[in-house]
Amino acid sequence: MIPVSFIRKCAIGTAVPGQEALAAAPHHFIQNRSVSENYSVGDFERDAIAKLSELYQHYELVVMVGGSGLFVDAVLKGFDNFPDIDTGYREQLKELFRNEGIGALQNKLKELDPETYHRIDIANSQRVIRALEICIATGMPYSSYLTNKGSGRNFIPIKIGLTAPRELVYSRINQRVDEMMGLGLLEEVKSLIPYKDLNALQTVGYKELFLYLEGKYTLEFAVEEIKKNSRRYAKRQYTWFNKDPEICWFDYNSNPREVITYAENFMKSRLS
RNA sequence: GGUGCCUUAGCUCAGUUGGUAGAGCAAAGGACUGAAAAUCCUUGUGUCCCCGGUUCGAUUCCAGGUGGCACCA
Repeated sequence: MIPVSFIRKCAIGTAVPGQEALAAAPHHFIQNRSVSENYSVGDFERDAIAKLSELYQHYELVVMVGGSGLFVDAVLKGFDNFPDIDTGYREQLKELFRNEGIGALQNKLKELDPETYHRIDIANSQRVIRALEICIATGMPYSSYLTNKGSGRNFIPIKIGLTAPRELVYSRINQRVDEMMGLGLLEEVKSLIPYKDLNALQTVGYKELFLYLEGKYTLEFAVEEIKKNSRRYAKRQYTWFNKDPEICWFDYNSNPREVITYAENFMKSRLS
């Protein structure tokens, strides 16, 4: 059990929904994890599917909200099953990367799993390390786990995208960062200094303010960096979701009725 | 008012001994199977401030002007 006070330490930087939103409908997976946990997309997939099957016993319709494409795919499509890997393997590979550079990782992957070596972005150390940790820990090539079978979900997704003109999205982001600072993001980050090396805090809003607190950024520059990195994240979300032809897009100020009508018609067409 | 320096990409600036130009940042596009609010890849045409002059040719040299900065009155 994680102490509640510890979880609440990230309320501002993670943009936890406000009282009003939380009261309007039961929410799940809000502030349910500690920054000190190593929580992966795979863990989320398992937890989310378990929660969904629980909810579907009582409800016909469940709304999922979020902007991280990989997490969406994990729930809607499911990933292939990989064995759990001891974190030591990754640490060793990171060490190798730091000492000998990407080339050493690439050579290892070429030897252990040429198929993956030719398929993935070889300049991306995170991808190469992930593939390698599977190869080394299991003795089987990473590619051998990729069946792409899909997990046969027993629900039908209605994919709805909300968007706005790029300029407006960007100015809202800038505004939201200022609001977060006003709410005391800096104090929140200060309270997290003991945990600053944790994975969960190498993220927008935290990493920049840690650099300020270390004297490497001015406060003004750190805030500008948070805005810039948030904008870039939004840009990446566009890239991810734009390639999904199943998403029906609505402007941010559309009448909610339009969205509901779309969803109703979608369901009717699927059930008939 | 005088003198000097500056005026080049959205921003900060290089540069061309005269043959129309390139870095960083910003930005744009893309990738994505347990780090994903992460990580990685690709992308540089712009009246070279304006107007005359010299020249085969001027963003570059010369004269004048605009705007900015500094110093002197």
